[in-house]
Amino acid sequence: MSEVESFFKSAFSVDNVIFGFDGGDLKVLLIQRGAAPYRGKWALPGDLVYPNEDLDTAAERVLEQLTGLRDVYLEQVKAFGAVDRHPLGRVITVAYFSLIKISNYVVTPASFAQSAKWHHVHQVGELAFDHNQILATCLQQLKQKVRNAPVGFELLPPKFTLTALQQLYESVLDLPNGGIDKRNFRKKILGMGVLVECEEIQEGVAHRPAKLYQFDADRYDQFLAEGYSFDI
Amino acid sequence: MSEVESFFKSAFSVDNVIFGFDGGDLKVLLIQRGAAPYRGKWALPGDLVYPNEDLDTAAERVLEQLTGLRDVYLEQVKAFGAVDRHPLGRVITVAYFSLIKISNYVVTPASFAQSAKWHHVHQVGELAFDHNQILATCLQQLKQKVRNAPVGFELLPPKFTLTALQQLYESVLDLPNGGIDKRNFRKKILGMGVLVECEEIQEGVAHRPAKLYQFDADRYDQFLAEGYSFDI
DNA sequence: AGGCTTTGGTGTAAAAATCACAATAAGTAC
DNA sequence: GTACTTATTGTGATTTTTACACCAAAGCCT
Repeated sequence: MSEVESFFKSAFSVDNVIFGFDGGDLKVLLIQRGAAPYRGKWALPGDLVYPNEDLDTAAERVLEQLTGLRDVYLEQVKAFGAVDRHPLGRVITVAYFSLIKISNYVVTPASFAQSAKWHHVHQVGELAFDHNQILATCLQQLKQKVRNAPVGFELLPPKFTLTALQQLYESVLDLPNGGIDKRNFRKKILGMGVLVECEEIQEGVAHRPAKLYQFDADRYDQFLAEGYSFDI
Repeated sequence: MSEVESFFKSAFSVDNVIFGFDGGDLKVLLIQRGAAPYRGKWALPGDLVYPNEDLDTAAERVLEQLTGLRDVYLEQVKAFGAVDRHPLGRVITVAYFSLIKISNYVVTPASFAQSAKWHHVHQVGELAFDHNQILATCLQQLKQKVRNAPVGFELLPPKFTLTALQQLYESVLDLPNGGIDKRNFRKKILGMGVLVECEEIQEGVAHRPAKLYQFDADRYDQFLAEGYSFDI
């Protein structure tokens, strides 16, 4: 093989770390590989990038095929390009992470075929390829992100309680339950002005029902434009 | 061309945004392209990744060939993969930024052949490919980085004055001269404990000479280990 | 030598942000 | 209605951040 040919004997893929939150723990959506290499192993959903497809588009496609979701939060993290990361050839992969409302996730043909399943982010076992490393990097990035931008809302249903939001933050930041002071948390969050109170309140719980809040996208944009930082 | 073949009709490259600081302005090292496409245009130094070379290694190689420097600060930023970003084919590039002490930069055969030159980061004109976009992203990342980690030292000579350090921060953060309060800056920096005072003082200046400081790598590691944040 | 010019170096008080902390309210279950 | 569970709210202590002005030390000039 000539040198020029060998330069082109390579491919790129995208891998998607899909985070969800079920009220208790931070989860990641993994698939069980149906083909070699690593057949039977759990892995991050991903695919080769089509020749006429932008990287970002490929990541969106992988996400939609598996979850049926579009227009969700999706952000590139970085590229992973160790020579031997793929046993069958030279494949560089670009990792993305996305945040979805777990209740919106529906089983699509793709996810059915690949036995997709939510896993606790800290109980994933040994994954295919260098996917443990990719997951760790994305988790790190998510932790960083929630401190600098109010992205937490992306993981919750449209209407949620402040307690749910707090639990989400504690879960992402890997703090014990109650690790964030309740009063201070509420003060801070409400003080940002990106939440609006709904008319409705929580139903069907065996205790005092909580007010429901919604995320205000306009205020959020304004918030970002002014370059505020977001710290719990 | 079969579909499988076309998947492999692609290549990846690295592009390196090399930042330096000359005491006044933040600079970026650009090369003038000697070959098509974009012949004669200024561009970020970069190269295709060799078949048996890790991404990070390729970035180090590009940096060393151009500047003669090894073991300098180098960090991956992200991949750029728009379909049409390279006129001759599908090339995904991974952008890195590095911070070097501009005084250490020596003209190597590679930099001579490519007429490398330092440019003010805000006066680069129109670059080849999508390099304006890549530069903007890396600059953004650098701004972010200096607020969260004491990387500023990487751009200064081993012994430097606090005023020089402050000017560097003002330059990177795009603040007016004196945009950071001198007293508060010094308090904060010295309070971090990552600087040690040298015996020597500044020489050959027509005013009161300043004390020289050095960066203490051990304290820095400890600093990072404790997870402190760094904010000006 | 003495004064001019230039940059280096230092402290304090007000304001803001953060932190620690506990009692009452509103529902359901029995 | 009593017990149980979670929701909601405010205050004072502490820490961090900000704003701000003067004297010191060197070279230069006459």
